[in-house]
Amino acid sequence: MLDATSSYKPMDSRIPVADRTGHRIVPETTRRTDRFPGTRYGNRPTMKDVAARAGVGLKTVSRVVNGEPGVTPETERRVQEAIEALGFRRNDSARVLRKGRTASIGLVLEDLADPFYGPLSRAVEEVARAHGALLINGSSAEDADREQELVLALCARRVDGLVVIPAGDDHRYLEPEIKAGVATVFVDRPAGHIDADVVVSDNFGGARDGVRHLIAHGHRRIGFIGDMPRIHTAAERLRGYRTAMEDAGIPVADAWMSLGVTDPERVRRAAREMLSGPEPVTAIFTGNNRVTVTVIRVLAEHARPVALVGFDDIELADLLQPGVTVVAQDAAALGRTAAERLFRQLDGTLIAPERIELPTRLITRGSGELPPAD
Amino acid sequence: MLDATSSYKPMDSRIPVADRTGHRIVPETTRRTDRFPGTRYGNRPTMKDVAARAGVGLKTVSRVVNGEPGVTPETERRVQEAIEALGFRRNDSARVLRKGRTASIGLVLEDLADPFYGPLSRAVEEVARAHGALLINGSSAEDADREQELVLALCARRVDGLVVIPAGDDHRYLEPEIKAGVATVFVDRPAGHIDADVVVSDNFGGARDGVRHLIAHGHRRIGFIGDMPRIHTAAERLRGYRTAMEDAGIPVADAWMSLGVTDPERVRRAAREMLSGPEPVTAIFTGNNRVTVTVIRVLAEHARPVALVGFDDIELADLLQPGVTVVAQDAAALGRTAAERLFRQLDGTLIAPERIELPTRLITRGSGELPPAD
DNA sequence: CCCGAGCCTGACAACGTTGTCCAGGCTCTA
DNA sequence: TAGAGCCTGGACAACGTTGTCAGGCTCGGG
Repeated sequence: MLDATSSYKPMDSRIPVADRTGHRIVPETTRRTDRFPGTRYGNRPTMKDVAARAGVGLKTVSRVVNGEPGVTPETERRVQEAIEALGFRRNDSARVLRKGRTASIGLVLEDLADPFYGPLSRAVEEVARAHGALLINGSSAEDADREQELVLALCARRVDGLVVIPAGDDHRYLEPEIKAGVATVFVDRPAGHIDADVVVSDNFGGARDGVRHLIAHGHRRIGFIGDMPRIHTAAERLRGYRTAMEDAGIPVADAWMSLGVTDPERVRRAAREMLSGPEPVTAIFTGNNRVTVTVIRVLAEHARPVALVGFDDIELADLLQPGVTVVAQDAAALGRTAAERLFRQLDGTLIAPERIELPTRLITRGSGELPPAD
Repeated sequence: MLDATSSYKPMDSRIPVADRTGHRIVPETTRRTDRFPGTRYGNRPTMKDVAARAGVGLKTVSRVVNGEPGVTPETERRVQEAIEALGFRRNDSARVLRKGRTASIGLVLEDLADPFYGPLSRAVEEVARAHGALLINGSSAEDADREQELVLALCARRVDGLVVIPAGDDHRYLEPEIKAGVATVFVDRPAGHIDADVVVSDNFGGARDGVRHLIAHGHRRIGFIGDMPRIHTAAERLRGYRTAMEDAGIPVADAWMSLGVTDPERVRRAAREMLSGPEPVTAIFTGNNRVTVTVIRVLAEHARPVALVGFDDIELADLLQPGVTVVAQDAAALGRTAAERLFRQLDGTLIAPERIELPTRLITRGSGELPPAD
């Protein structure tokens, strides 16, 4: 569970600052102890407070706040005035409780700091915004437990829907939530053991085309460095690699494939191993952006030129010498498609779960077109 | 205001899917119409439902759910069983209403897709997580109205605190919220017209040092391309530039300074202008990562070598020819510092607003050390 | 056998909002 | 002038949870 590690108690104690410290401290500005008049100290004014001040009924305030008809201009003015004076703002928690929908959706991804997920997240946010919803973000750090913890926390907040980039491979824990009506779409990787909407890139086809590209430029000894094989995208891309090699009738040596964490040290070692020995690879296909970046660094120090095609586009790839040829996937499109599907679920337009695959695009910039330097 | 543009009504109608379409559709899987037994159709089970099924009182369920003491193992077992069977999950909205704190904080930034904000956001999230809080994210798209709209929407959700990267320059609209107890920290840029905690980088000093670095390498005609001057960071960096030049006794020509949107086309034009004419600049200082990237592209096509120092680090900057010298700021540290300060406000440890300035770091990689090519 | 202490358990109110429904006052018409 | 109908405003319950408090049970000691 999420747990507090400090004295900040998320859902507790409304004791105001000055009381807690035991004595009233008067800082250079008094803002933090200065409360609105007529409000219980430390609490926000409610509609009841507004109604009392304006001399009207509770419901009349509600009507004004929500722009409902049936209020005289004069009454409305009085209410507005009271709202201003008290600094009232409607409590959406209470509203949610009454109405049933929260107008918020959750996005669980691996790491917001990863350049691949930024645009994806932004795209989801834009769609949410267009539908009047807010976005709650969570990073799973590629940890299945943390993913589950986050997802369930979001469900407890009663998000209307969830966009999940799975870290784990078993999502049966989501069944009760989905049954209970939480719209759910998986992105980038499929869900495990449950039937749900999925939006993915054509990882297999993209990788296959990237490797074919290298083969077409005369390479036969081609290395593959990818993420942990339990990650679906990694497995699919590896499958693409194998297929391309097989189709070309090239037997694949075990030493040419390296799967594991994308930690730079591991990748660096893997690349160096492939590039040394009696039969070094003449080209490398990298399984994602982080791997690509590390391999570029290794190749920069390497004596012979080595061809490279990477999965995922990377910024400035065109300015390197040589430019980095990549299989690009459209992160924003993934996010947008998923979010749109989510809202179609909420609309009631969608019935059966579906799997949507977005195409990838080979962008040639030079590194993939280097001939084998034997 | 946030507004729905589709038929998804955020806070309305609990009519389930099959009812809305008017007829019951039976898809290949029945998951979306399949509800839990004993639950009002389309609604989630509540503690009341659990209590009824377990044959206990409401409060007993509450106790079990919250791990409070005073429940017999046997009773607890029965309750747990009912929870499982019904797929109950506590409704945090109701809990929030009762308890007063939401255990969530809001982060309003410019654009989640910008590589500078990803790590910042992630850092805020990590701190929030350590304090048991969730993070709600919003992009202002550098639009003051949208910033305000987002901030107020977050306040209506009763977030416990706000981390804001300001787009606008007047934040008096936040005064009622701060008075009402919403913890608030501004990051990257100071707040306008209100007294609040701020965490910023040393934009002035960083830019000054970057330009000094160019001067030290013999440059005198140095250009500055930055963001719109109304943005605080842009203004500060410009001030750093001016100061460095002034300190060195170099008069600055108007033609050497270009401020405006970071749109590539604008930046490209600005760079080309500085580089042409009778007295072209021999070095350029760029005001942020987006500008730097565009200028690198321009310089790559340029005949003479031109020195470059950019504000903000960029990925792969070390692998370009020459490597890009930058004034790096630590986005994650900005986020972490701000978030920690936010929770200290919530703790009650903090009283007076403060301004915290984080140092920047000059990273030399080659582009800033090119001599002037006159 | 009775009584008090201590442990479980549940009834009830409250959090702040919105939907329902009704009352009272007004206008308009026959 | 009376009755119908409309408009405005407000009382009340409900949303799902938790804090308070009191009642009932068991058990041990007198």
